[in-house]
Amino acid sequence: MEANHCEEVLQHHGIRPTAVRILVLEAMEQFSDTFSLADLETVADTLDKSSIFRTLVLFTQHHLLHVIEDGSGATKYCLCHNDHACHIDELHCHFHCLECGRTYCLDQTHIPAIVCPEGFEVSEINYLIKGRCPECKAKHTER
Amino acid sequence: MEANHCEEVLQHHGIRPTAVRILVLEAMEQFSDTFSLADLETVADTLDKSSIFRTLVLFTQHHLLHVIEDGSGATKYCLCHNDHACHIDELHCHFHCLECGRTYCLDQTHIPAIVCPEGFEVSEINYLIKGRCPECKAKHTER
DNA sequence: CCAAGGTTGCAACCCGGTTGCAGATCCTTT
DNA sequence: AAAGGATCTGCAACCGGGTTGCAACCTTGG
Repeated sequence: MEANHCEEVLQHHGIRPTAVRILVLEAMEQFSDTFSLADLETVADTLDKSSIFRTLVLFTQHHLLHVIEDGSGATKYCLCHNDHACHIDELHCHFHCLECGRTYCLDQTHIPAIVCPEGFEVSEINYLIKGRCPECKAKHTER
Repeated sequence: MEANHCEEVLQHHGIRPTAVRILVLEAMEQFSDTFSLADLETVADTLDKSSIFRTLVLFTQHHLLHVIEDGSGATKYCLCHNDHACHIDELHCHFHCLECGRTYCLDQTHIPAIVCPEGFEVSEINYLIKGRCPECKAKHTER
């Protein structure tokens, strides 16, 4: 939560803990699920978009972030909570609500493996479900 | 392949078969795997981008197309070969090559189901693998 | 043949993402 | 403590895929 902790996390991932990066990480930790570049811009509103962008790229390269393409037009990110490298078979699924646009981490799920055809070299897997989230569903049935 | 066949397909999906739509469908059928709006623009180069775009939207609404977000920046599409509605448990996985940028349909696979948490209403599932395709892999090992 | 509605091309726009560059900051060396 | 090089940051401009408003154009039904 506070700077000290963030500094540690960054160093632990081999990232030099500059002021900007600590601020960005703090901002990220305020989101329980996924967040977009725009989300971070509003939370960390003293920072420039390009700085946040470059920080996102850096964090992703250092496996501190997962990238999620939910088809909403804006790329979503979520903090990687597996301590070290993220093994493919430990990844979780994501749920994108077509109504409110939020994207949830289904932390309790694992992405089921498939048998990939001969010759394809797998380095990443995304499992994305689209539909309606519990909140939006409730909104429509309550009346 | 030829116009007649395309006309039938369109009508079968409840789409009025205009000249533009037949051309777009013909263009689509030249791709064995997935294609982007830009791909169609180059193949059907007499048509305007916006016309193709609107056709893509229409086809998607009428379940003639699947939409694939492969994180490449450009949305990919592929023709839906299931005759009628595409049941969730009949969808196939996709493979996006990070090197050449192509996205393959893994037709022989099914997306494995997961147990979605209580309250989430599923309407669509995407299973996307990223990595290196056989061709690109070969390119690097042959020498 | 005409009116009404659907379709198309053009041009302009939008927005998320990305980059070049110059100034600021950090780290190392002396 | 000061100098020098490398890294980092903010600004502004740009890019490209997607999207839309509008006028002209077809098609269809009367």
